[in-house]
Amino acid sequence: MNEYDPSINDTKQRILDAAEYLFAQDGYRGTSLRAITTRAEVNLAGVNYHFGSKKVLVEEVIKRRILPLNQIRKERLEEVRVYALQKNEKPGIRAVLAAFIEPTLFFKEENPGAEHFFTFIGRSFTDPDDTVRDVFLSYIKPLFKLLFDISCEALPEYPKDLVFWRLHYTLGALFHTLHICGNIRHEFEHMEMKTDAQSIIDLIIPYVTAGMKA
Amino acid sequence: MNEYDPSINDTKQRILDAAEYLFAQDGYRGTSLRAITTRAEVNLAGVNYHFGSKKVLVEEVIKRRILPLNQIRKERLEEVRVYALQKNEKPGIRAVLAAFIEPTLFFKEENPGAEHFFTFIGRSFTDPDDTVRDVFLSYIKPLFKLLFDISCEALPEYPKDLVFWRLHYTLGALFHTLHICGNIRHEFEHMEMKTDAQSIIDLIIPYVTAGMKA
DNA sequence: GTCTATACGATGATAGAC
DNA sequence: GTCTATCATCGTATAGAC
Repeated sequence: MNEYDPSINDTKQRILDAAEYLFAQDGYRGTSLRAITTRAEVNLAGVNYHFGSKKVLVEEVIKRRILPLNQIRKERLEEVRVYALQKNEKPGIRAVLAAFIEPTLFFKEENPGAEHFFTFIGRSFTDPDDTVRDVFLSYIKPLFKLLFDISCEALPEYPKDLVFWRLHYTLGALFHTLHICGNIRHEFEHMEMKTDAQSIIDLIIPYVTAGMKA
Repeated sequence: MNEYDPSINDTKQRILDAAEYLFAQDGYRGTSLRAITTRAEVNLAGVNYHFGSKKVLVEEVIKRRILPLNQIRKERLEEVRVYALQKNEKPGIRAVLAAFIEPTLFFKEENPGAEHFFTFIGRSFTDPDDTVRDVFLSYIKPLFKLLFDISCEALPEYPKDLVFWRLHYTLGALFHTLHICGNIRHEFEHMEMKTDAQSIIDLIIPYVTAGMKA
Protein backbone atom coordinates (compact mmCIF):
# COMPACT_ATOMS: atom_id res chain seq x y z
CA MET A 1 0.00 0.00 0.00
CA ASN A 2 2.63 2.51 -1.00
CA GLU A 3 1.21 5.31 -3.12
CA TYR A 4 4.56 5.76 -4.76
CA ASP A 5 4.55 2.17 -5.99
CA PRO A 6 4.78 2.44 -9.78
CA SER A 7 2.44 -0.50 -10.11
CA ILE A 8 -0.34 1.72 -8.82
CA ASN A 9 -2.56 3.22 -11.42
CA ASP A 10 -0.72 6.08 -13.05
CA THR A 11 -3.90 8.10 -13.41
CA LYS A 12 -4.32 8.16 -9.63
CA GLN A 13 -0.74 9.37 -9.25
CA ARG A 14 -1.20 12.18 -11.71
CA ILE A 15 -4.44 13.23 -10.03
CA LEU A 16 -2.78 13.22 -6.61
CA ASP A 17 0.17 15.27 -7.86
CA ALA A 18 -2.05 17.79 -9.62
CA ALA A 19 -4.39 18.06 -6.64
CA GLU A 20 -1.51 18.58 -4.19
CA TYR A 21 -0.08 21.35 -6.32
CA LEU A 22 -3.37 23.11 -6.90
CA PHE A 23 -4.61 22.77 -3.32
CA ALA A 24 -1.37 24.43 -2.24
CA GLN A 25 -1.74 27.12 -4.86
CA ASP A 26 -5.42 27.95 -4.66
CA GLY A 27 -6.74 26.32 -1.50
CA TYR A 28 -9.27 23.54 -1.13
CA ARG A 29 -12.38 25.48 -2.05
CA GLY A 30 -10.53 27.46 -4.67
CA THR A 31 -9.51 24.37 -6.58
CA SER A 32 -12.12 22.92 -8.89
CA LEU A 33 -12.15 19.31 -9.98
CA ARG A 34 -11.92 20.76 -13.47
CA ALA A 35 -8.61 22.40 -12.70
CA ILE A 36 -7.24 19.20 -11.16
CA THR A 37 -8.26 16.93 -14.02
CA THR A 38 -7.05 19.43 -16.61
CA ARG A 39 -3.63 19.66 -14.97
CA ALA A 40 -3.45 15.88 -14.54
CA GLU A 41 -4.57 15.45 -18.13
CA VAL A 42 -7.31 13.03 -17.21
CA ASN A 43 -11.02 13.21 -17.75
CA LEU A 44 -13.16 15.33 -15.47
CA ALA A 45 -14.96 12.28 -14.15
CA GLY A 46 -11.65 10.61 -13.24
CA VAL A 47 -11.62 12.00 -9.73
CA ASN A 48 -15.01 10.65 -8.93
CA TYR A 49 -14.10 7.31 -10.49
CA HIS A 50 -10.83 6.82 -8.62
CA PHE A 51 -11.58 8.54 -5.32
CA GLY A 52 -15.31 8.92 -5.06
CA SER A 53 -15.33 12.58 -4.00
CA LYS A 54 -13.24 15.70 -3.60
CA LYS A 55 -13.09 15.08 0.15
CA VAL A 56 -11.69 11.55 -0.21
CA LEU A 57 -9.19 12.92 -2.72
CA VAL A 58 -7.89 15.51 -0.27
CA GLU A 59 -7.61 12.83 2.40
CA GLU A 60 -5.47 10.74 0.09
CA VAL A 61 -3.32 13.75 -0.80
CA ILE A 62 -2.65 14.29 2.88
CA LYS A 63 -2.22 10.63 3.78
CA ARG A 64 0.42 9.75 1.22
CA ARG A 65 2.75 12.40 2.68
CA ILE A 66 1.83 12.50 6.34
CA LEU A 67 1.93 8.78 7.05
CA PRO A 68 5.59 8.23 6.09
CA LEU A 69 6.61 11.57 7.64
CA ASN A 70 4.85 10.79 10.91
CA GLN A 71 6.47 7.36 10.96
CA ILE A 72 9.94 8.92 10.82
CA ARG A 73 9.14 11.53 13.46
CA LYS A 74 7.61 8.89 15.71
CA GLU A 75 10.70 6.69 15.45
CA ARG A 76 13.00 9.62 16.16
CA LEU A 77 10.97 10.67 19.21
CA GLU A 78 10.87 7.12 20.58
CA GLU A 79 14.63 6.87 20.08
CA VAL A 80 15.17 9.93 22.24
CA ARG A 81 13.05 8.41 24.96
CA VAL A 82 14.78 5.01 24.80
CA TYR A 83 18.23 6.58 24.71
CA ALA A 84 17.46 8.62 27.82
CA LEU A 85 16.06 5.57 29.61
CA GLN A 86 19.22 3.60 28.85
CA LYS A 87 21.38 6.32 30.35
CA ASN A 88 18.93 6.67 33.24
CA GLU A 89 18.45 10.32 32.47
CA LYS A 90 15.53 12.40 31.39
CA PRO A 91 15.35 13.25 27.66
CA GLY A 92 17.02 16.50 26.59
CA ILE A 93 14.48 18.99 25.29
CA ARG A 94 16.82 19.99 22.48
CA ALA A 95 16.98 16.39 21.28
CA VAL A 96 13.20 16.10 21.56
CA LEU A 97 12.64 19.18 19.44
CA ALA A 98 15.27 18.12 16.93
CA ALA A 99 13.62 14.71 16.63
CA PHE A 100 10.46 16.46 15.52
CA ILE A 101 11.82 19.33 13.47
CA GLU A 102 14.71 17.74 11.57
CA PRO A 103 12.70 15.03 9.80
CA THR A 104 10.09 17.63 8.92
CA LEU A 105 12.53 19.92 7.16
CA PHE A 106 14.52 17.14 5.53
CA PHE A 107 11.32 15.56 4.29
CA LYS A 108 10.49 18.79 2.54
CA GLU A 109 13.91 18.90 0.94
CA GLU A 110 14.16 15.26 -0.08
CA ASN A 111 10.74 14.55 -1.53
CA PRO A 112 9.97 16.12 -4.88
CA GLY A 113 6.70 17.99 -4.70
CA ALA A 114 6.61 17.95 -0.91
CA GLU A 115 7.04 21.72 -0.77
CA HIS A 116 3.52 22.01 -2.17
CA PHE A 117 2.32 19.69 0.53
CA PHE A 118 3.81 21.89 3.24
CA THR A 119 2.29 24.98 1.71
CA PHE A 120 -1.00 23.15 1.72
CA ILE A 121 -0.94 22.04 5.34
CA GLY A 122 0.36 25.45 6.39
CA ARG A 123 -2.77 26.83 4.84
CA SER A 124 -4.97 24.20 6.44
CA PHE A 125 -4.92 25.96 9.80
CA THR A 126 -6.48 29.06 8.33
CA ASP A 127 -8.52 27.53 5.57
CA PRO A 128 -12.13 28.68 5.63
CA ASP A 129 -13.15 25.13 4.95
CA ASP A 130 -12.77 22.89 8.01
CA THR A 131 -12.37 19.77 5.89
CA VAL A 132 -8.64 20.08 5.38
CA ARG A 133 -7.79 21.05 8.93
CA ASP A 134 -9.90 18.27 10.38
CA VAL A 135 -8.23 15.65 8.23
CA PHE A 136 -4.79 17.01 8.95
CA LEU A 137 -5.41 17.33 12.70
CA SER A 138 -6.67 13.77 12.92
CA TYR A 139 -3.28 12.62 11.63
CA ILE A 140 -1.13 15.08 13.56
CA LYS A 141 -2.83 14.79 16.94
CA PRO A 142 -1.38 11.43 18.06
CA LEU A 143 2.08 12.62 17.11
CA PHE A 144 1.61 15.91 18.94
CA LYS A 145 0.49 13.92 21.96
CA LEU A 146 3.73 11.96 21.81
CA LEU A 147 5.76 15.14 21.40
CA PHE A 148 3.90 16.66 24.33
CA ASP A 149 4.44 13.64 26.59
CA ILE A 150 8.17 13.39 25.89
CA SER A 151 8.53 17.15 26.30
CA CYS A 152 6.91 16.87 29.72
CA GLU A 153 9.39 14.10 30.58
CA ALA A 154 12.20 16.36 29.45
CA LEU A 155 10.92 19.26 31.53
CA PRO A 156 9.32 17.59 34.57
CA GLU A 157 9.70 20.68 36.73
CA TYR A 158 7.42 22.75 34.42
CA PRO A 159 3.61 22.78 34.66
CA LYS A 160 2.10 20.79 31.84
CA ASP A 161 0.02 23.63 30.47
CA LEU A 162 3.16 25.76 30.23
CA VAL A 163 4.83 23.03 28.18
CA PHE A 164 1.67 22.79 26.12
CA TRP A 165 1.66 26.49 25.24
CA ARG A 166 5.36 26.60 24.54
CA LEU A 167 5.07 23.66 22.19
CA HIS A 168 2.43 25.64 20.36
CA TYR A 169 4.75 28.62 20.04
CA THR A 170 7.36 26.21 18.72
CA LEU A 171 5.00 24.79 16.15
CA GLY A 172 3.91 28.30 15.24
CA ALA A 173 7.50 29.29 14.57
CA LEU A 174 8.07 26.11 12.56
CA PHE A 175 4.93 26.41 10.44
CA HIS A 176 5.54 30.09 9.80
CA THR A 177 9.05 29.24 8.67
CA LEU A 178 7.93 26.37 6.48
CA HIS A 179 5.53 28.71 4.80
CA ILE A 180 7.53 31.89 4.32
CA CYS A 181 10.51 30.06 2.87
CA GLY A 182 8.57 29.74 -0.34
CA ASN A 183 7.47 33.34 -0.19
CA ILE A 184 10.65 35.03 0.91
CA ARG A 185 10.33 37.47 -1.97
CA HIS A 186 7.99 39.49 0.18
CA GLU A 187 10.58 40.21 2.83
CA PHE A 188 13.56 42.49 2.86
CA GLU A 189 15.14 41.50 -0.38
CA HIS A 190 18.55 42.89 0.45
CA MET A 191 19.12 40.13 3.00
CA GLU A 192 20.68 37.02 1.61
CA MET A 193 19.63 33.94 3.46
CA LYS A 194 20.00 30.24 3.06
CA THR A 195 16.82 28.26 2.82
CA ASP A 196 18.20 24.73 2.74
CA ALA A 197 16.98 22.36 5.43
CA GLN A 198 20.21 22.17 7.42
CA SER A 199 20.59 25.95 7.60
CA ILE A 200 17.03 26.40 8.83
CA ILE A 201 17.47 23.60 11.36
CA ASP A 202 20.64 25.21 12.70
CA LEU A 203 18.78 28.49 13.08
CA ILE A 204 15.49 27.35 14.56
CA ILE A 205 16.61 24.65 17.02
CA PRO A 206 18.53 27.00 19.34
CA TYR A 207 15.63 29.45 19.27
CA VAL A 208 12.91 26.99 20.21
CA THR A 209 15.14 25.15 22.69
CA ALA A 210 15.81 28.39 24.56
CA GLY A 211 12.12 29.26 24.43
CA MET A 212 11.04 25.92 25.85
CA LYS A 213 13.55 26.21 28.71
CA ALA A 214 12.89 29.90 29.44
CA MET B 1 -10.81 60.70 8.76
CA ASN B 2 -11.66 58.23 11.49
CA GLU B 3 -13.78 55.37 10.26
CA TYR B 4 -15.31 55.03 13.70
CA ASP B 5 -16.56 58.62 13.60
CA PRO B 6 -20.36 58.32 13.92
CA SER B 7 -20.76 61.17 11.48
CA ILE B 8 -19.50 58.86 8.78
CA ASN B 9 -22.09 57.24 6.65
CA ASP B 10 -23.68 54.39 8.54
CA THR B 11 -23.99 52.28 5.42
CA LYS B 12 -20.23 52.27 4.95
CA GLN B 13 -19.79 51.13 8.55
CA ARG B 14 -22.21 48.28 8.18
CA ILE B 15 -20.53 47.17 4.96
CA LEU B 16 -17.11 47.26 6.61
CA ASP B 17 -18.33 45.27 9.62
CA ALA B 18 -20.07 42.67 7.49
CA ALA B 19 -17.08 42.39 5.15
CA GLU B 20 -14.63 41.99 8.03
CA TYR B 21 -16.70 39.23 9.56
CA LEU B 22 -17.26 37.37 6.32
CA PHE B 23 -13.69 37.72 5.05
CA ALA B 24 -12.55 36.19 8.35
CA GLN B 25 -15.13 33.43 8.09
CA ASP B 26 -14.91 32.48 4.43
CA GLY B 27 -11.80 34.15 3.03
CA TYR B 28 -11.49 36.84 0.39
CA ARG B 29 -12.40 34.76 -2.63
CA GLY B 30 -15.00 32.83 -0.70
CA THR B 31 -16.95 35.94 0.24
CA SER B 32 -19.23 37.37 -2.43
CA LEU B 33 -20.36 40.96 -2.52
CA ARG B 34 -23.86 39.56 -2.32
CA ALA B 35 -23.10 37.88 0.99
CA ILE B 36 -21.63 41.10 2.32
CA THR B 37 -24.48 43.34 1.26
CA THR B 38 -27.05 40.85 2.51
CA ARG B 39 -25.41 40.70 5.94
CA ALA B 40 -25.03 44.47 6.03
CA GLU B 41 -28.63 44.85 4.89
CA VAL B 42 -27.72 47.22 2.08
CA ASN B 43 -28.19 47.03 -1.64
CA LEU B 44 -25.78 45.01 -3.74
CA ALA B 45 -24.60 48.11 -5.55
CA GLY B 46 -23.72 49.78 -2.25
CA VAL B 47 -20.23 48.31 -2.22
CA ASN B 48 -19.41 49.65 -5.64
CA TYR B 49 -20.93 53.00 -4.84
CA HIS B 50 -19.07 53.52 -1.57
CA PHE B 51 -15.81 51.72 -2.31
CA GLY B 52 -15.59 51.28 -6.06
CA SER B 53 -14.56 47.63 -6.02
CA LYS B 54 -14.10 44.56 -3.87
CA LYS B 55 -10.38 45.21 -3.72
CA VAL B 56 -10.77 48.75 -2.40
CA LEU B 57 -13.26 47.41 0.14
CA VAL B 58 -10.78 44.92 1.54
CA GLU B 59 -8.15 47.64 1.71
CA GLU B 60 -10.49 49.76 3.81
CA VAL B 61 -11.33 46.81 6.04
CA ILE B 62 -7.64 46.36 6.75
CA LYS B 63 -6.81 50.04 7.06
CA ARG B 64 -9.37 50.94 9.69
CA ARG B 65 -7.86 48.40 12.11
CA ILE B 66 -4.20 48.36 11.17
CA LEU B 67 -3.60 52.10 11.15
CA PRO B 68 -4.58 52.74 14.80
CA LEU B 69 -2.92 49.49 15.92
CA ASN B 70 0.32 50.30 14.13
CA GLN B 71 0.26 53.79 15.63
CA ILE B 72 0.18 52.35 19.15
CA ARG B 73 2.90 49.79 18.42
CA LYS B 74 5.07 52.45 16.80
CA GLU B 75 4.75 54.74 19.81
CA ARG B 76 5.55 51.91 22.21
CA LEU B 77 8.62 50.89 20.19
CA GLU B 78 9.88 54.48 19.95
CA GLU B 79 9.40 54.82 23.71
CA VAL B 80 11.66 51.87 24.35
CA ARG B 81 14.32 53.41 22.14
CA VAL B 82 14.07 56.87 23.76
CA TYR B 83 14.03 55.42 27.26
CA ALA B 84 17.22 53.45 26.54
CA LEU B 85 18.91 56.51 25.03
CA GLN B 86 18.10 58.57 28.12
CA LYS B 87 19.70 55.97 30.35
CA ASN B 88 22.58 55.65 27.90
CA GLU B 89 21.92 51.94 27.55
CA LYS B 90 20.89 49.71 24.72
CA PRO B 91 17.20 48.74 24.61
CA GLY B 92 16.23 45.52 26.39
CA ILE B 93 15.02 42.90 23.94
CA ARG B 94 12.25 41.90 26.33
CA ALA B 95 10.92 45.46 26.38
CA VAL B 96 11.17 45.64 22.59
CA LEU B 97 9.16 42.47 22.14
CA ALA B 98 6.62 43.54 24.76
CA ALA B 99 6.19 46.87 22.98
CA PHE B 100 5.14 44.98 19.89
CA ILE B 101 3.19 42.08 21.37
CA GLU B 102 1.25 43.72 24.20
CA PRO B 103 -0.64 46.30 22.10
CA THR B 104 -1.43 43.59 19.60
CA LEU B 105 -3.10 41.33 22.13
CA PHE B 106 -4.82 44.14 24.02
CA PHE B 107 -6.12 45.57 20.76
CA LYS B 108 -7.78 42.26 20.06
CA GLU B 109 -9.37 42.21 23.49
CA GLU B 110 -10.50 45.83 23.62
CA ASN B 111 -11.97 46.38 20.18
CA PRO B 112 -15.30 44.72 19.48
CA GLY B 113 -15.09 42.78 16.25
CA ALA B 114 -11.30 42.91 16.14
CA GLU B 115 -11.07 39.16 16.69
CA HIS B 116 -12.46 38.73 13.19
CA PHE B 117 -9.84 41.08 11.89
CA PHE B 118 -7.07 38.98 13.43
CA THR B 119 -8.53 35.81 12.02
CA PHE B 120 -8.59 37.55 8.66
CA ILE B 121 -5.00 38.74 8.66
CA GLY B 122 -3.86 35.42 10.10
CA ARG B 123 -5.40 33.89 7.03
CA SER B 124 -3.88 36.49 4.73
CA PHE B 125 -0.46 34.83 4.82
CA THR B 126 -1.82 31.65 3.37
CA ASP B 127 -4.64 33.08 1.27
CA PRO B 128 -4.54 31.78 -2.29
CA ASP B 129 -5.37 35.28 -3.43
CA ASP B 130 -2.37 37.59 -3.15
CA THR B 131 -4.58 40.66 -2.81
CA VAL B 132 -5.05 40.46 0.93
CA ARG B 133 -1.48 39.60 1.81
CA ASP B 134 -0.08 42.33 -0.39
CA VAL B 135 -2.29 44.96 1.21
CA PHE B 136 -1.51 43.73 4.70
CA LEU B 137 2.24 43.47 4.06
CA SER B 138 2.36 46.99 2.70
CA TYR B 139 1.06 48.22 6.04
CA ILE B 140 3.06 45.89 8.28
CA LYS B 141 6.42 46.23 6.54
CA PRO B 142 7.43 49.66 7.88
CA LEU B 143 6.54 48.57 11.40
CA PHE B 144 8.47 45.33 11.01
CA LYS B 145 11.42 47.36 9.82
CA LEU B 146 11.23 49.46 12.99
CA LEU B 147 10.94 46.33 15.13
CA PHE B 148 13.91 44.83 13.30
CA ASP B 149 16.06 47.95 13.73
CA ILE B 150 15.38 48.30 17.45
CA SER B 151 15.92 44.57 17.94
CA CYS B 152 19.33 44.92 16.28
CA GLU B 153 20.10 47.79 18.65
CA ALA B 154 19.06 45.60 21.56
CA LEU B 155 21.23 42.72 20.35
CA PRO B 156 24.20 44.46 18.68
CA GLU B 157 26.48 41.44 19.13
CA TYR B 158 24.22 39.24 16.94
CA PRO B 159 24.43 39.07 13.14
CA LYS B 160 21.54 40.91 11.58
CA ASP B 161 20.27 37.97 9.62
CA LEU B 162 20.12 35.94 12.82
CA VAL B 163 17.99 38.65 14.41
CA PHE B 164 15.89 38.73 11.27
CA TRP B 165 15.13 35.01 11.38
CA ARG B 166 14.48 34.97 15.09
CA LEU B 167 12.03 37.83 14.72
CA HIS B 168 10.22 35.71 12.16
CA TYR B 169 10.04 32.80 14.58
CA THR B 170 8.65 35.23 17.13
CA LEU B 171 6.02 36.51 14.74
CA GLY B 172 5.22 32.94 13.77
CA ALA B 173 4.60 32.05 17.40
CA LEU B 174 2.49 35.19 17.86
CA PHE B 175 0.37 34.71 14.75
CA HIS B 176 -0.16 31.05 15.48
CA THR B 177 -1.29 31.98 18.98
CA LEU B 178 -3.59 34.74 17.77
CA HIS B 179 -5.22 32.26 15.49
CA ILE B 180 -5.58 29.14 17.59
CA CYS B 181 -7.08 31.00 20.53
CA GLY B 182 -10.29 31.19 18.60
CA ASN B 183 -10.05 27.53 17.62
CA ILE B 184 -8.83 26.00 20.84
CA ARG B 185 -11.65 23.46 20.63
CA HIS B 186 -9.43 21.42 18.33
CA GLU B 187 -6.76 20.90 20.94
CA PHE B 188 -6.62 18.71 24.00
CA GLU B 189 -9.89 19.65 25.56
CA HIS B 190 -8.99 18.41 29.00
CA MET B 191 -6.52 21.26 29.45
CA GLU B 192 -7.98 24.35 30.93
CA MET B 193 -6.24 27.46 29.73
CA LYS B 194 -6.80 31.15 29.99
CA THR B 195 -7.15 33.01 26.74
CA ASP B 196 -7.33 36.58 28.00
CA ALA B 197 -4.73 39.00 26.67
CA GLN B 198 -2.72 39.37 29.89
CA SER B 199 -2.40 35.61 30.40
CA ILE B 200 -1.19 35.06 26.87
CA ILE B 201 1.26 37.96 27.18
CA ASP B 202 2.67 36.50 30.40
CA LEU B 203 3.16 33.17 28.65
CA ILE B 204 4.56 34.24 25.32
CA ILE B 205 6.95 37.06 26.32
CA PRO B 206 9.35 34.84 28.31
CA TYR B 207 9.37 32.30 25.50
CA VAL B 208 10.19 34.71 22.68
CA THR B 209 12.62 36.69 24.82
CA ALA B 210 14.61 33.56 25.60
CA GLY B 211 14.49 32.55 21.96
CA MET B 212 15.80 35.90 20.75
CA LYS B 213 18.67 35.78 23.24
CA ALA B 214 19.52 32.11 22.70
C1' DG C 1 -25.47 62.63 -2.72
C1' DT C 2 -27.39 58.11 -1.60
C1' DC C 3 -29.52 54.22 -2.64
C1' DT C 4 -32.23 50.70 -5.55
C1' DA C 5 -33.44 47.61 -9.26
C1' DT C 6 -31.76 45.25 -12.79
C1' DA C 7 -28.62 43.61 -16.44
C1' DC C 8 -24.23 41.87 -18.42
C1' DG C 9 -20.39 38.82 -19.47
C1' DA C 10 -17.56 35.37 -17.38
C1' DT C 11 -16.71 31.31 -14.85
C1' DG C 12 -17.61 26.93 -13.02
C1' DA C 13 -20.79 23.17 -11.28
C1' DT C 14 -24.02 19.52 -12.64
C1' DA C 15 -26.48 16.08 -14.90
C1' DG C 16 -27.76 13.35 -18.76
C1' DA C 17 -26.97 11.83 -23.64
C1' DC C 18 -23.68 9.34 -26.04
C1' DG D 1 -15.24 7.25 -19.81
C1' DT D 2 -16.44 11.55 -22.58
C1' DC D 3 -18.92 15.47 -24.20
C1' DT D 4 -22.23 19.02 -23.93
C1' DA D 5 -26.31 21.70 -22.70
C1' DT D 6 -28.03 24.02 -18.92
C1' DC D 7 -28.05 26.42 -14.76
C1' DA D 8 -26.23 29.08 -10.71
C1' DT D 9 -23.40 32.59 -9.12
C1' DC D 10 -19.73 35.73 -9.43
C1' DG D 11 -17.92 40.93 -9.76
C1' DT D 12 -19.21 44.89 -11.99
C1' DA D 13 -21.91 48.47 -14.46
C1' DT D 14 -25.73 51.58 -15.20
C1' DA D 15 -30.14 54.03 -15.22
C1' DG D 16 -33.21 56.15 -12.47
C1' DA D 17 -35.87 56.95 -7.79
C1' DC D 18 -35.58 59.58 -3.57
